Amino acid sequence: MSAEDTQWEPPLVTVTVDLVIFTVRDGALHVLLIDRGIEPYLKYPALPGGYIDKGETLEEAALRELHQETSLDARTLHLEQLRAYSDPQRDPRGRVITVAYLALGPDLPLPVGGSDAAAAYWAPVSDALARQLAFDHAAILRDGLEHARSQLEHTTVAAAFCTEPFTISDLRHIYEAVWGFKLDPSNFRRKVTRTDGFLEPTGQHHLPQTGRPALLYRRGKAATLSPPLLRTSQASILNGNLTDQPPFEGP
Amino acid sequence: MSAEDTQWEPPLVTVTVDLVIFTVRDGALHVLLIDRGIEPYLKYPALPGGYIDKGETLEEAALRELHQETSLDARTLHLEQLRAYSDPQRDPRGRVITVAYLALGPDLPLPVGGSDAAAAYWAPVSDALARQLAFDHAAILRDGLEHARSQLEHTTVAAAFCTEPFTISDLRHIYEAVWGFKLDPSNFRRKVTRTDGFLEPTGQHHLPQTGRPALLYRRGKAATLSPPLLRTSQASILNGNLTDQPPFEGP
DNA sequence: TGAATAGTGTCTATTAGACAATATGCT
DNA sequence: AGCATATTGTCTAATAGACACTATTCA
Repeated sequence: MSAEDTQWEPPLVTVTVDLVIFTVRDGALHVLLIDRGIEPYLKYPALPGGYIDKGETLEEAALRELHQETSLDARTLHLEQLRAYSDPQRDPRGRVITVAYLALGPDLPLPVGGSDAAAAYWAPVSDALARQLAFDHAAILRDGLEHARSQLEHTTVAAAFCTEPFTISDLRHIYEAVWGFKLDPSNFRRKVTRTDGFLEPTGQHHLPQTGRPALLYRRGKAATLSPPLLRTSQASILNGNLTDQPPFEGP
Repeated sequence: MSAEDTQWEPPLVTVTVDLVIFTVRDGALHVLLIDRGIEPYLKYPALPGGYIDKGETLEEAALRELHQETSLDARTLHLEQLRAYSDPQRDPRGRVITVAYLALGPDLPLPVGGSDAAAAYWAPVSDALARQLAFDHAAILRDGLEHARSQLEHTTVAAAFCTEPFTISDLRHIYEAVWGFKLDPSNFRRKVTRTDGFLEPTGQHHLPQTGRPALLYRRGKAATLSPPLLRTSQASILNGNLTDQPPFEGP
């Protein structure tokens, strides 16, 4: 580099944060999208986000945007940095680097018409992936989805999707929604109950529409899952999700 | 946000990339450091890095810096983004956001006195962690180390530390240097040889100073390791690294 | 009672850890 | 031969997948 050249000044760039906010509703993974009210990409769906302010960290900016978009207390949400996106052409207005954040939360109240976002709404992730999103948000969404799926293998963040208290079935439905295939209830229960600190029993019961009452739990203190709870290729075969598998040849 | 306010302009920030460059030499993990030649943090050790140029991606900037610091063809190195650091106070000169990259490479030639870096040198990571580094580079180094350790569990990047062709012992020494404890040679061999695409046998042999000749391998095409090769707490107990373990009570 | 969901038990296959045993070069 | 390292094999413990079975509630 040439930081000491007499006349040289480092280039200045605009920095934004973009949020991939996931929740599970009606058994399906949803992502928060807004329809853009301004150019470029007018009326295209996009991830919520905004410029970073002076004097705040990227995480603070992400929390601020999160609060603005969801009107939710950000303390109840899980937030983590995904990565930075820096293609010089990613914004037609000029050089804008964005840092994407992943937020996971329980079934949230529908965001009220935000301050400036034209319209914010929950979209099923399968729909969002199929639509054309503004900027490079399709890639960011794909990365966020893959990161979330991977996080469920190695950490206890799945519980961040649940409203406390919750049942083991609730938790399993989270995994099924995020991973996109069904899990064996018995083996799933064994795994999560034997992982110290994943679940904290409340002693209370939940009465479902029909069937035996289920024990209710709260999130435990453990953050990681070791050994991990892996999505093996087997799981999708054995549970009927054959989308990525070669056809099965019967005997 | 208020992007549409008539007078409002988004704040501009300076963006840098910083590199955590690891290699294994003499059986120990080393990181590339420079001694700063300018204020602030004059004469403090720091991670190599520099400003991003107009029109280049962060990754291109990282590759450019990497080449400048190591004089090495960056194509032989593994490079991946770590995360962004954005504390407004992290640089006393003003608002500078940095994106850290992790680079892994085989035992590299000692970098020649770089263009402007006062002095670049390989430091054992244990030493580097104990020293006071410039800016928030100590935190970046810690994050980079933990990320590298975790990557070795789930991917085949360990082979990026090896000069081809290499033996299974060479590869095991990488794991031992990065993780900081010894592995069972027999079980390690079983794991890596049974992972399809990790190693590609060359048919050639390597003659060690003493002992039976070892088969030589090249990197295979597989990128991930599933199931992963986990560093369990057991491994450190059973191999004599008791730093984080409670004392063993004999019968 | 039967439907529906929660929860338990069990068998088997896979994998990892411990470690013995064998192989092959060198001095 | 004896040493050092590579490589193979074997036993055991832990874990996951498959799935049968029992438990509890309501209609």
